[in-house]
Amino acid sequence: MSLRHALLGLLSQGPASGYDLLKTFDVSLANVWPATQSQVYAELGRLASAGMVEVSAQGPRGRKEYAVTEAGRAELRHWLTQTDPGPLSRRSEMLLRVFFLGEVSPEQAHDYLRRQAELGEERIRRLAPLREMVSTMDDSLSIYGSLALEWGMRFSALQRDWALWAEKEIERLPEHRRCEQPNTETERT
Amino acid sequence: MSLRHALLGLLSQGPASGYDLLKTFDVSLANVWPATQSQVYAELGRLASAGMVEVSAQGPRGRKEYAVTEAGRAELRHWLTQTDPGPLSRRSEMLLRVFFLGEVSPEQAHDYLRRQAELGEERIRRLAPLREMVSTMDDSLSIYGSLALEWGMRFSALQRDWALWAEKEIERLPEHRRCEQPNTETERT
DNA sequence: CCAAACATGTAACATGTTACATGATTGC
DNA sequence: GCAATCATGTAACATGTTACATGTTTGG
Repeated sequence: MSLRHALLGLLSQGPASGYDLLKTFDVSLANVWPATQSQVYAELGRLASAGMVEVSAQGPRGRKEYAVTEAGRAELRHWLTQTDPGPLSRRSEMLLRVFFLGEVSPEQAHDYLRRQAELGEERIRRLAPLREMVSTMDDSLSIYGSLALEWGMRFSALQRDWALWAEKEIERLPEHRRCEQPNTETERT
Repeated sequence: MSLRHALLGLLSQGPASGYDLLKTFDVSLANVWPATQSQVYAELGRLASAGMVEVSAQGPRGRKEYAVTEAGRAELRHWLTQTDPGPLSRRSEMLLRVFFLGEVSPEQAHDYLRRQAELGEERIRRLAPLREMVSTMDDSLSIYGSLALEWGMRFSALQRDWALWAEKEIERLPEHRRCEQPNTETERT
């Protein structure tokens, strides 16, 4: 139930509407905890019912600005200090595929890993410019957000380096068994 | 819908029952694509309806052994070569918390990062012995599985190193603003 | 004989995604 | 006036988790 805490966290930086929060999700939290519009509005409603946020102002177009309550702040702090995040949210489609790379030709396996290396590299290039951007801001979110950004950079480098290593690794595989069907990815439904 | 492909992948190593597959999930795939019993049996049913697997033998206790069909193999290969995994499954509770570390005291933030470093270290120690184990086996799953294992080792090291770096980073934060409430994590509902 | 392991399945619930539906205000 | 943006909400569906429910075989 961490969307709840994401919302409490954002609101603890100051009051905002669902619409505002949504934009923050798209910008700051997109790579860490994405959320859809439906989710945000629904959860805001639940948080209000639970007394963790309250409507602090109303604007045009039915705009409702929410502010976190003391109960909400307490919940946020509790979540933050009650350390141990439910174990890293594992489940990697990328790695799952690796397990079954023996089902395709060595060339295809090679291509797959090469592609993963490229994706890592691309991600690095995509994140790099953000570094400069956040360094010019100084709200609490950006400061700590830049730690998350650094994580993303390191993670992307890991992906790239690991994929390049793995590529070489399968090359020197004690003769490639399993060459029954050299290539059978042609037409499909 | 990758559970489907995980099952096809496992069955392509040889026929197995839901019960067998479940054990494989607990052992090999646990860190990459966990699945529950309910999920496995349900998906096997769907795969059978779709003609991607078929019951190849029946055993005692109602045991049904499934084998992948040619259609299933085609689907698996398609999935493997149709590269680009739906972007890395992001969503990290660990990083989400980092964003809001400004809400707790510097000491608590420090403790949090230190704990993350420890968890990384622990994970390294937990994975290390597996390395030896897989090197003695030689089925396709283990060979490629060891690539995934290496990824896990590198990932854990990343977590540890990053957390240690981040810990130092917040230490030298241009004076800690936000010291309204030094510590308010006491009793709770 | 009885416990452990084998073996399968269903139901209730939580979470997340996509698409639909609606309307008000602002700026040009 | 009209398009873009602001703004909120609901419904249908997919996926995943937990708990319940049941029965068989093997080995000691």
